[in-house]
Amino acid sequence: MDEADFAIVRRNMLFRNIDEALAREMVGDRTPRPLRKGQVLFLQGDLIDSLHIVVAGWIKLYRATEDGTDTVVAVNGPGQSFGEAAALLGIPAHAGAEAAADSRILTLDAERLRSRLTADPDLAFPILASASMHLRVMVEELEQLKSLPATRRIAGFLADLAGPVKGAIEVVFPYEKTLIAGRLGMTPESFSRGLAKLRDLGVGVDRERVSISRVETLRRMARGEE
Amino acid sequence: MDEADFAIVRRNMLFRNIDEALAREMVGDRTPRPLRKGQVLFLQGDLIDSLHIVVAGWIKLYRATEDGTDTVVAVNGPGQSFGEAAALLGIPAHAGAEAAADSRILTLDAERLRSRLTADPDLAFPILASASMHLRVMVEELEQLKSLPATRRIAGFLADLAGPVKGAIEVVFPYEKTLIAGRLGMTPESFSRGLAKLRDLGVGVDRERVSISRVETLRRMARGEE
DNA sequence: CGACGAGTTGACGAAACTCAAGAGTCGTGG
DNA sequence: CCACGACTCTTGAGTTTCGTCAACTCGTCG
Repeated sequence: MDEADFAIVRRNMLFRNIDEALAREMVGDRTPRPLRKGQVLFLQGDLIDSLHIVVAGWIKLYRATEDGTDTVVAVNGPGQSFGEAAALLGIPAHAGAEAAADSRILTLDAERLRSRLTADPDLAFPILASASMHLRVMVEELEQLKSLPATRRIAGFLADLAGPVKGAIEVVFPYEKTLIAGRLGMTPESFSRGLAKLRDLGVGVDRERVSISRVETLRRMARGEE
Repeated sequence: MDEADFAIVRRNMLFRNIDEALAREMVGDRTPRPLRKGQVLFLQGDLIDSLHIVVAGWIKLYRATEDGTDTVVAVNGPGQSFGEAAALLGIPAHAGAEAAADSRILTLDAERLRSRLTADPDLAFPILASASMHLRVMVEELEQLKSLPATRRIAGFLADLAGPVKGAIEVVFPYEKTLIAGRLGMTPESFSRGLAKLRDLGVGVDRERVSISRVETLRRMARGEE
């Protein structure tokens, strides 16, 4: 496997705080698998025997509601993993996974990791850390959905995209706006209108390119201080 | 510790699938601590050295937003645990914990559990299962918040309260309506009005007592099948 | 070229929040 | 023992936000 790819895998919670040698051994000779946009990795309810790490692209996790519509639960990018718990515990996946863009993902055999775990109990902590991080992300998402109006959630999304910089910056939407809207818990129309509202705060949108004049303005707005 | 209390602790994910002997040993001589309503267990950002299991009462987890308001993240009842990840990993608590009613909670020393874990790697699975369950609950909450209007979320809450029964049943709100409203992501006013709307579907509310004429009606409504 | 999908915009209606007032409970203290 | 205040909950009125439906633009790709 590519060194660049390995570096991305290493950013994952599971591989971040372990020895380089152990990390390489866990990956073994596995190599990232290419996925075309729209391709389904597994469905909600499937029993999956491997955990997945995104090396490139974006994988959306979604849940089907009874009335036919889907709800986006998460969108995972490079370095992020999913399906750990379902794979390691052998329980049905709680959400379906589908490529939201052309992607490359690495799959690790759960059985192998499980036996590794009994041999080296310290491995339990990275796994727990990974699960904990997933939980925290969800909690934050839930919190924002409950406490912030749509426009502020968009501001927060843009601020996250921009990263910890100050001042002006140009960012690119990582995936389709419709999907972003779903992830933020709103309709595409509302997302579009929300972006329009942010124009006054120095946000210019052209296609998937976004120019932000002052990131800290957005960040303050997302926090609810404004 | 009381046998009845122990039975409740055993319902927890951490203790459900392990030997009775091991469970008793993990609890050791710890005994549930009484908490009065309003008492704070720990604050968001605290480093906590023990994980908590509710034996009686209700503990709410909440996050403070910058503008002063709190957002309810979860409300844990008998048999439920929280703070595992923060305690075991030694990272700051992601939410604060406060008794929403007079309660009794059992606290287990994280350091002890950690050493237990390195000695017996199989213990990693119950811990992972616990974390996974928390995550799943959050995902479902997120899903409902995104996809269902307020009244349906209330219907779902009532259906959950009623359990897997059929027909008519009387239930009691486990904690204050204001808190329920927060947990469901709405204002107390909306919750009150939502309950009023459900009157037509055979839901009668008197104080904290609720009479439901047909549970399956509520359940169908909550699913989005209407 | 034409079909399709993504995105934007407008108009409208429904849902939910805010502000405000009032009823009922409970605990406290005179 | 009663009066008061604090608190929870409900209800009303008004406003905002958001979703729905629909039309239209603009790329992309056969």
